[in-house]
Amino acid sequence: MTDDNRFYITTAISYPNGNPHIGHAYELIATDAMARFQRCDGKTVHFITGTDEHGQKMLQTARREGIEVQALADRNSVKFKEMAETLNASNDDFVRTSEARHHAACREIWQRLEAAGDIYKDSYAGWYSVREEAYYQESETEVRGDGVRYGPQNTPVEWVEEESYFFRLSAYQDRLLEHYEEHPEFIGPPERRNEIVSFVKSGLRDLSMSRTTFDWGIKVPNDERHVMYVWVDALTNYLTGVGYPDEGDARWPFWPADLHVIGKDITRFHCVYWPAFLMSAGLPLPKRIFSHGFLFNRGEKMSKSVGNVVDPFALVETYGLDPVRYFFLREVPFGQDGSYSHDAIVGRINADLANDLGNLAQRSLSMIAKNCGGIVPAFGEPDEADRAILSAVDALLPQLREAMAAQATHAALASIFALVADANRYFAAQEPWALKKSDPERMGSVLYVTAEIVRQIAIACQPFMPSSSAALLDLLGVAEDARGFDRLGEGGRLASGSELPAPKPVFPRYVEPESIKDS
RNA sequence: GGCGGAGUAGCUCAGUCGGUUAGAGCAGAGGAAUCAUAAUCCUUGUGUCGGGAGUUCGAAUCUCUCCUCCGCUACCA
Repeated sequence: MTDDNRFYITTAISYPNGNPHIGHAYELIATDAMARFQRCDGKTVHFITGTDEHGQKMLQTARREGIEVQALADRNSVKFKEMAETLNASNDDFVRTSEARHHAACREIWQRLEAAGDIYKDSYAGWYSVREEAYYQESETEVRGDGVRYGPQNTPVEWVEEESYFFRLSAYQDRLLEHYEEHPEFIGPPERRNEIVSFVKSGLRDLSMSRTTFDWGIKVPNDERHVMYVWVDALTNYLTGVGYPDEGDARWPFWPADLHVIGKDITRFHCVYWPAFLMSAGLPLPKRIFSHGFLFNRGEKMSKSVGNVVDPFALVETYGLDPVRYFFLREVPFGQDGSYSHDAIVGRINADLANDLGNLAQRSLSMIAKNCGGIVPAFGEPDEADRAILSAVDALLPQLREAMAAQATHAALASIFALVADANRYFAAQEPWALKKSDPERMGSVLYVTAEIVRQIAIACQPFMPSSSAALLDLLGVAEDARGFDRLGEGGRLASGSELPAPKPVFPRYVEPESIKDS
């Protein structure tokens, strides 16, 4: 097995001080589709997700609920694992930052940074808002008439000095810029890359790397009064997931990661701090970091006060898993913000899945069942129309690879569904139902071509809609071991003469529950 | 304020190293067909390509300017 056949992909790890929400689900679905895509394309994939369980907020939530913080982490982490199962995520591992293996990885990283001379002790001082637990620049604060200094959120601030370890981030400015320059694909999409380059060019300050104000975290080696700053802790999970610090671990060759999929809000931590840490530790850098956008409910940001928070479990319950996966991956250009609504989801489900793809499969397969004894018909001498549509389908894989190399799930699905539309046009133009009497052999050829197109489309859809695609491939009698992308194109043609199971609909239309009551 | 991005059909967007009559999907209207999940297929758009000016034989595509919206501008993540 060669290095370039491995593919290591990660989601950001979620902060489990509450329940999983749609944003967590979105990232996991998209990353899962990318992981599955690479597997289908023959790569040996390692895909991890997890939870980031330390920090003051977890401590506060636990205190508020009157439970131990570890108990809170255990309880909520389970919810994220359940979400992964509900979404049919194919992650190979789930890293929890409270696990011993992760502590070991973080200690090792810390010591590497220290050995590189990039860690030093100093004091961190600033105007601190106790209520917000945040430091502010003096310029962000003001002394009001009551003689008290206030922060930007109108809470009182006080001067606080805290002993802290620092990381010489400032020393990495040039090397980071050089890396961005030499590896333009390091950060995607391009607008995020521009922002990061501009940020780094504006100058980097050293980074406070430890806290002494709370103790729910990973202890700094040889100075247990300090716990590590959240990002050292959180980012290192990507190393934990491949067995670090044991570089003899079977998973270690997966490093460096091929792709970190993250939300745009944490771009800087991944594109500036993370590579700097890795450079300092003498480890290779991930190949690419891609920031996706946020999802909005009918164009409005989700918030508890507006009452439009959508639970991913409820969404799956209402529409079904694969339709939900399809909707997010197809509707939202990955990397941009997106909007979802009941109408939009139903529109996609019914138009694309039920009417176009589902119906294409059903209309062709039921004709085979009724007119060909359920046996894949012979493919006679192809005519112009056959050749045209088959060559279009056979050309799909490079388009998919190109789209997915840029994390453009929407573009990949657009390519696939353009073929679905072509196939419906082909079917309507050939009128196999009319050929039934006039030219049964030709009818067989048309049905063969259509089924072959459905086969390839189903194979291509596997990363996005695993269960539904499997159901389609079952209906076509495609063996489990004949579903990889190496079977796309001419080489994998459906075998004439093979017996098919009775066709059944794979993508039901979404019908409003209300209309049932009304009628 | 600084840097950057965006403004194209009712909706979501594609198209921009300048070049034939500016495109797709969805929604709407009309028609055909009946294999199929009442699904499908065909036909149908007078769009100031944000406003204005400029460069050019020619601009949605380049330049300038104005308007509007958005992102980034470090230690909550």
